[in-house]
Amino acid sequence: MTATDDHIDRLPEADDALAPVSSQAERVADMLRSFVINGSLAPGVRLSEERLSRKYEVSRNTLREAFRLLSRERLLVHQLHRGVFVSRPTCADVRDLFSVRRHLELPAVRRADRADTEAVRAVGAAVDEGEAARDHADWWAMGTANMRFHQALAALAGSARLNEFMNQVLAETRLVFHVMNDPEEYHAPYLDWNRRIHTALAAGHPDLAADELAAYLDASETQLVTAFTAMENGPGPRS
Amino acid sequence: MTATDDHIDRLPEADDALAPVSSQAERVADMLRSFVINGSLAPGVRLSEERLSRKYEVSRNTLREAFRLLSRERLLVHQLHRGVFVSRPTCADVRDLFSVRRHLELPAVRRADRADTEAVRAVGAAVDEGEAARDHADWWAMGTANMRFHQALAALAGSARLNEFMNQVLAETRLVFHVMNDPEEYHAPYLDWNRRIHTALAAGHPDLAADELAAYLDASETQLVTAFTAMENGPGPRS
DNA sequence: GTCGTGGGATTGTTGAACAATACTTCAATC
DNA sequence: GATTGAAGTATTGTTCAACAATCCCACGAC
Repeated sequence: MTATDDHIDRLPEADDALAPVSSQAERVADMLRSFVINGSLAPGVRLSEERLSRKYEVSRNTLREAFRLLSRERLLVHQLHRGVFVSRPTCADVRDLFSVRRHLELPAVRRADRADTEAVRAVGAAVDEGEAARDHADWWAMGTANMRFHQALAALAGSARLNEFMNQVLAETRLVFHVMNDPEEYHAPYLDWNRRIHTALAAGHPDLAADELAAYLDASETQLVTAFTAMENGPGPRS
Repeated sequence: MTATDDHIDRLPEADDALAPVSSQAERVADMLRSFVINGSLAPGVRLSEERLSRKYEVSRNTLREAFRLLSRERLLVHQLHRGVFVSRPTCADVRDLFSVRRHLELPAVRRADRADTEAVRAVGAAVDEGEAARDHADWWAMGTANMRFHQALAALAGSARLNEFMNQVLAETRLVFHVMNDPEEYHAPYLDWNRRIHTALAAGHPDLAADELAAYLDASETQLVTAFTAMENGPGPRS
């Protein structure tokens, strides 16, 4: 290497997202993931290898690779010799999910003073997005914005691995709504809470924001658990 | 169902571990995982589909399913059309891993008062195990005990998902030692720290234990990052 | 020394085949 | 009528062989 090549070293690293296109298995996994998250595939449904491979024109082997990926994300469950099913979270799962979220979100918010200013801006953007969706009565977009809001809170910690983990947890949380047939417009009131949290954050009061968030999580968990137990005892859709 | 069947309902639930045996792909994944963690497969090494499928007498398809599982755990990295390689963590990965561990371990310890007493006992058992291994100069067992210690700390939170995530993080951390050719006996002094943390925990001083743990993590991260940058500049093993 | 340009090796994906297991149906029995 | 048992059927688990797509490497031209 000569001195004239120095500018090469100063170039930014190759972005992983730019590098190679995804494989067929990953594309299928992405598609199925979106179907599970948006409810096109209801919890408990069995995914037939033969039918899906025919419908999406991929071989069974490729499809099974996609199944493995999604099983690791807990969106599908794999039962030996029985097939794969869309996860059907239990009440215990709901409690566990909120336990995880407390561990991921609260410390991230409480130490938000060290966070990147860009990360705080992302929180505000998610709040704006959610309110806009509410104004248009676009409940699905509102749920997406709420997910992005909490993703942005966890991202304040600035850890790639925590971000990815949080993504999985939120995807699973969304599954919970489907298993309860929970209309997403019920969650509109929580948007005001989001706004308060961001305001406290932007004003430089992370502890206040964290306290608000803790109350938010308590309330949300209580609501979900209550609805869940009512459904489990009542005539909910069983499989 | 008649009244005479009531005793059936009172039976304990079927244990998941008991239910179905694992598939071939999962067994292969378990084996490869242990090879990566114990260093039989060095970081950066490429895993040839053909050679491994012949050596372990599984088809390429089955082997690829195992690869997908381990890629999601970040123990292997999959490059399209190039194959799978044992992960080679970078210095940025080390920092991220410790960031994650602070989020998982510190809150768990700080709220240890709510933890199951059995979980606290597991922490003590891991400490004992580590000291026994040190006395026998069994460095590999010492490393394993240390992993189990931190796993037990995270388990104080009582969340299944956090436990699994922590497991992955610790497995990756162990990879870091291999990428640096770091002899595990270097970590013997940390055992005394573990003992202090457990003592504070058992005495009912979780905040003290957390402070000790925070110092531990800071020291450990500093040591690793220092060694890492030295290796990256020096004549370390590149690929 | 750099830049094309092959050939060879490896991965990506498919389709078919068979074994192993689970599910379903239906008759026999109490 | 409900339960048990034993068929057959359907689905998954796994392997194998084949081919296309891509990458790697060595060779030669400039």
